[in-house]
Amino acid sequence: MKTREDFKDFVLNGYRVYIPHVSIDCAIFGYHERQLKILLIKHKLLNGWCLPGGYIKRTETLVMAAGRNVKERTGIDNLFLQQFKTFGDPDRAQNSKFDSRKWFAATGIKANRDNWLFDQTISVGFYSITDFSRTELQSDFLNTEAAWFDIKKIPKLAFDHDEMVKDALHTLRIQLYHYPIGYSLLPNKFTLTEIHALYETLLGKKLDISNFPKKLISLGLLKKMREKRNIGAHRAPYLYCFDKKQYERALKDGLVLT
Amino acid sequence: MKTREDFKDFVLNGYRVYIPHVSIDCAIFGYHERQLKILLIKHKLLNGWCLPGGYIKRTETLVMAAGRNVKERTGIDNLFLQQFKTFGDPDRAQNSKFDSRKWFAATGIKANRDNWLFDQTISVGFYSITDFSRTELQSDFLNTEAAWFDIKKIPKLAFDHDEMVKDALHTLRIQLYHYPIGYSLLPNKFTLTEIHALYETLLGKKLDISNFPKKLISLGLLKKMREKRNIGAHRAPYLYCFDKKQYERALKDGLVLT
DNA sequence: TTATTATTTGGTAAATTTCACCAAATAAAA
DNA sequence: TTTTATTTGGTGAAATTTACCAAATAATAA
Repeated sequence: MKTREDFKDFVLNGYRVYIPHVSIDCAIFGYHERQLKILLIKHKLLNGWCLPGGYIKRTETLVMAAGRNVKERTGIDNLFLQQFKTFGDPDRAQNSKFDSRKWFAATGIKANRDNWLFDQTISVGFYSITDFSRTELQSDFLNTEAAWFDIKKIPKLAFDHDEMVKDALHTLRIQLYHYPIGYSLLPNKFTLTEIHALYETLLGKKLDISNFPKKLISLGLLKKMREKRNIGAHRAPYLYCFDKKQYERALKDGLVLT
Repeated sequence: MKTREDFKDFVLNGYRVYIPHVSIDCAIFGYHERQLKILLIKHKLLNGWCLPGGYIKRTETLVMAAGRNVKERTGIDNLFLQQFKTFGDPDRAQNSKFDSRKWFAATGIKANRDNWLFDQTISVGFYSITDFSRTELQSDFLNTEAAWFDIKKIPKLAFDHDEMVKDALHTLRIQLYHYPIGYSLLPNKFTLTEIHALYETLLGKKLDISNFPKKLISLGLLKKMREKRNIGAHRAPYLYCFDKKQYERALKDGLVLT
């Protein structure tokens, strides 16, 4: 959706290509150096910030639709998106009803009150996590902005997206105990201190500096390398990498972290 | 939906009351005396068996819609239904396309090919579990049958309902380790052997006869009573009941069973 | 060259939990 | 009274978790 013409066609004929009444929304968390953020966008058409999302093409799976929408709206590609919950309360949009005057002023496109875009919508929530320092945010025709917000400083969001973020983070944290994480969040070679910091930040709590890395090692997820990293006036820590075989087996079969 | 007139109105005008393109489906498991079953229904309009489900009223939450549909189609009321996954693959209905001739023969109602009921649908899956011996199955206007099937002898189901059942059972089994269960599945007073059998059946695996009940006791979920049950020519086992306070706290906060 | 300082990381012992299995208790029937 | 089947408390070994210590170490300051 690059031009106004594309958008006009979307408004008037989109219901043929997309499934009406259903959307997807994506809570995309970003990690880098002990910071946890979330990706928000700001429509021209809406007052506040919200999660990136959109409609599902009639030929797409749900997860494909989620990936495409994130890519179109923010430029981020190749995310591992996971479904966590579907939101359908009848009043879920009451915070952010479309204002037809504002809508016309912003788009210049005349849409009827019964246009498919204005009807009640049920939304399938996805979440993902990526290294925000490696992303380059773009805007599409409708976004005024896309930005990373610290997880502790999220503004009031449109629709029921506050609840979505809460549920997504809760799911992420539970998943952390059952599946490995880190491949796209850490450099190829990293220190035990770095992966320890990753888990502390994502879980939002302290983990024993000595015992926690030992757990990861005993699970067989990490391979110790002969190299060390230079960190200045301190003992140089060894570098580790993930054991790809073990990591993928754990992704498939699950693991138990306590 | 009790009469043909109701149904005709549903077909022709239902899109005003219900949200098109979205449905719910319910995997309802039934337990009784070491047996695990699932509730299936057979439409007049469909060849095979499928999960009970239906559409969402514009005024309902998703879980309300799930409860109402199960009640209407099977007579079962007051289920604790939990969302587990939403299904939206574009080919999810390809096993069971509506056959317009069959449709007309069965209903006597003429519906256009572009009727709201025949369009692509995304379905939100819910699951629940109940004591099947306490249920009395009914039929609505469209059901020819509703019946409990042993979990090991499920026929090939319509749409993508095979996958739904698999995912629902998987979710149920994971939840068993994180939340208490039994309130609506066991008598008010039950023996340790009975709750042990419940978990063995639901998980589909053996649990140590001596150690497993001790875990439940150490979690504080069970209260020992002074009464015993008479079980014939054997030592009479003590009766237990759930500690309501502890049980509800565990429902809210979760627990860890290993 | 040596001491200082901060950090990594192996080690250890205590505490706790898990696990396998035994045997006493017990209820009714033989 | 003996037999039989089942319940259930107990035990000790094994495994895991946890708290915490101290040696190793790298660069800088003295």
